[in-house]
Amino acid sequence: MLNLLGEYTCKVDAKGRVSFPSRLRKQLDGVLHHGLVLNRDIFESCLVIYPKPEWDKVNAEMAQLSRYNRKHQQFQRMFMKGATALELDGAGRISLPALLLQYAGVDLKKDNEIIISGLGEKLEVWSKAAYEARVLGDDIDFGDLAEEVRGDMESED
Amino acid sequence: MLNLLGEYTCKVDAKGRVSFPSRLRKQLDGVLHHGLVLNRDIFESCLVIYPKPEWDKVNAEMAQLSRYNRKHQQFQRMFMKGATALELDGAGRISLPALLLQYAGVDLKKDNEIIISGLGEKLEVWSKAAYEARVLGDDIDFGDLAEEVRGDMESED
DNA sequence: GCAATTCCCCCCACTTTACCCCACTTTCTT
DNA sequence: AAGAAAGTGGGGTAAAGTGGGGGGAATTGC
Repeated sequence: MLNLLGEYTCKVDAKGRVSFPSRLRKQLDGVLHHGLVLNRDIFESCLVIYPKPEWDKVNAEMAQLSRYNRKHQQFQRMFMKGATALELDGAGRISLPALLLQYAGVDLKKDNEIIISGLGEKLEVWSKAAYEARVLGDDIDFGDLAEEVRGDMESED
Repeated sequence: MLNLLGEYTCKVDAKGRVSFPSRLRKQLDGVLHHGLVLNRDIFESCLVIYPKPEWDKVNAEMAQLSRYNRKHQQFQRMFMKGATALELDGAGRISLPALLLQYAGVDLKKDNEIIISGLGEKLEVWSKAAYEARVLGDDIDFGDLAEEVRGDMESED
């Protein structure tokens, strides 16, 4: 099972290129040649990178939506818009489209540092400032959250 | 079943390296070659080390969360952020990432002593100062706590 | 249709980091 | 007490990261 781990601070150059951390390359050994897919996150101002096999699962879920249901179609459009195939260049870099960088709050003129965070089956891409504020500086009560989520998981079985 | 025991005082060198206590290495004989996973603790400013087999259980639970549920995603992010695979180098040392050391309140410029404490199936990593204040010098009434926890354990069965 | 411009990709060179190795110190064991 | 094993520190080297420049292809305008 895929288990992407680690928090990596990376620099985006003036062309929107980011060196893909070598540790992650190693963890993706065997699936990286299938490619990656970059997309906007649904809930947060960050980006998500799926290894292609994981994206295929997402795509399969999308295919179950009804063609004849307005909300389903809206959801599909919103979710899929901006999804981009990524490939590593000769120097092991990926190229992040300007619109997606903008969504993540990365301004190439100023701060150009981002965080890539491994979350098991996917990666999240944050601007450093947003990561520190929204992820590390979080003040959500984890106990409450854990109980709710645990309730969901048990009722699913 | 794993039963990691002991309290070890270790030094972090200028590069963030810590010699992994040989007593612990012996206790982990047989699982150590699978690797370790280091993560932030949820409730306290300390770090947690899981032997890989133990972490795999956690990862399997995370994989069941829904991509389309805000709370599930928050939960996953809060729990998995920063989790890092650890390996021993040739001298039997592990390397602790700067962001995680920072979370545990270890400043490499000043105090560089940490405590590694065995808690059965996992290890906790504390800065020495925090350990003395929060764990040893704790003013929680241990007797009361024990009774509460015992109540929880009995009602779960 | 031809020329010019823009964007993208690839290549090259410099900088930085991380990993490995070696040597010295300390502590435990016999 | 002596030897061995564990712990500690530093330095060198190879690989990864970073930035810039040039060339080719495609598209657009004249």
